[in-house]
Amino acid sequence: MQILLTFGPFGPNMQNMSNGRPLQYDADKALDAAMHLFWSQGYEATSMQELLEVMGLSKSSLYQGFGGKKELFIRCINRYRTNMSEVLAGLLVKANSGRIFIEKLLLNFAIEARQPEHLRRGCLLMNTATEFAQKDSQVAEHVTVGFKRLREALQAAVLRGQLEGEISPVQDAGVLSDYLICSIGGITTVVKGGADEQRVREIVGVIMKALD
Amino acid sequence: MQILLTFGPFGPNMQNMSNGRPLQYDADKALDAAMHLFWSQGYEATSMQELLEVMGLSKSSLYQGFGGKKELFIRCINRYRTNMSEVLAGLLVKANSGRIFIEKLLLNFAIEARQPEHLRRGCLLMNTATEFAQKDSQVAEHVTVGFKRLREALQAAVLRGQLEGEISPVQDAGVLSDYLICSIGGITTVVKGGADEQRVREIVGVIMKALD
DNA sequence: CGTATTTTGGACCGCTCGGTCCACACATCC
DNA sequence: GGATGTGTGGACCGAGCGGTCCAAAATACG
Repeated sequence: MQILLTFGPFGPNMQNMSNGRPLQYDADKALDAAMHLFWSQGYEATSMQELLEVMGLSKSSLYQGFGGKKELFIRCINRYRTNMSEVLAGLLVKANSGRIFIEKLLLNFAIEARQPEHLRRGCLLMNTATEFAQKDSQVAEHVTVGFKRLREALQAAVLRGQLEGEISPVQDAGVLSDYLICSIGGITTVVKGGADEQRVREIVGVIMKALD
Repeated sequence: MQILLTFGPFGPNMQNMSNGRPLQYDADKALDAAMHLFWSQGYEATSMQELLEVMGLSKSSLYQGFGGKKELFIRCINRYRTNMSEVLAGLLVKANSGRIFIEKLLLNFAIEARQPEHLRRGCLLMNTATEFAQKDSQVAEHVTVGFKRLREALQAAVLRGQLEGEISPVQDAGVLSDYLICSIGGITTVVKGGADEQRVREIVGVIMKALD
């Protein structure tokens, strides 16, 4: 059991071993719903009851299929991370330049700033880092992995921008990536703190200036 | 009661009206202890029990003196804000230049990055904004006030820096202040996320570059 | 059909949460 | 020393928390 917990996916139908009653829910959809709820509300503020409602399954199914609140949360983080990596990689390929990719990424949060409150939720990884990465080493690990992936994506963009001559080549790409991670965390904070779109756009303008 | 709650201090000995048993605790010290606990742990993750222990008073005293968890928390935020304003104003006066003041302020978090986990807690206002400013309009108001004060302090420093020729005069001081608030939020995030001192110093280096 | 295997609904659990209440302790004022 | 007013300790509260358990339901296989 503990081994399963650690090595997951101890999820439903581990490898669809035919026998038995079939799952009555779409595990992927359910996980997605949980992720969005955690994303909006944070870990502590989200109750199992709310999760059940939004995931559309019963308590025993949740425990059977996902193993408990924390395990579910970790799955959500990892799902978020995977999604993010894919999306970013795809966007970078299609982007006109590394610098524009970065700017667009940041400006996404400006758009978020005009959404209703529950959608102004920033980046799940950042939220988790501030809420309780330090309190739980297990969660912390997964957040760290997420940060690493994000950094890789950003670094790729920075390197490309440097080659393209739109980002200062004298600054270390790794350091700039860390700076951008920091910036994303900051924007997450100010958006949640109530900054409006215009303000976020201005901030992004200054952030980008540091790349010159 | 509600009026008292809103207009506080409905605290102990509202204006020390002589009669009755005297307070057995130092209200200021108690409030300080509560503030530090909230600061380290966040609102949701801090229980009344923990607060009682660290404040050194009994349940009824807490409710009598501070009115409940949320009211106590709001008091802590305001206390934090007031302290902060004073400290920043004092430091700015003594600083060699506006720019150096800003840099030192940011580097403070680098120093925090080598503290044990429970002391790597960033800025209470930022933490509160990310945790649940959106969920509670009452708290949100107080956070907003805090942000405003912080912005004022930063703007004063920026303006001074511009006069001194160490900060670009073409950039709007208000925008730069917002940028710095964002940066503080970001640093808070990465520190809580586990960044070490060196990394934070590098990030601060880039942040400062945007002021050129 | 019966049996094995899995999922599911919901009753149930102990615990901790924030919060209330009141008898008593401790002060001042006359 | 009352009378009066305030602070304090601790019992007590209902609610909601995350989590467990098991009988019933639903499939596959022989």
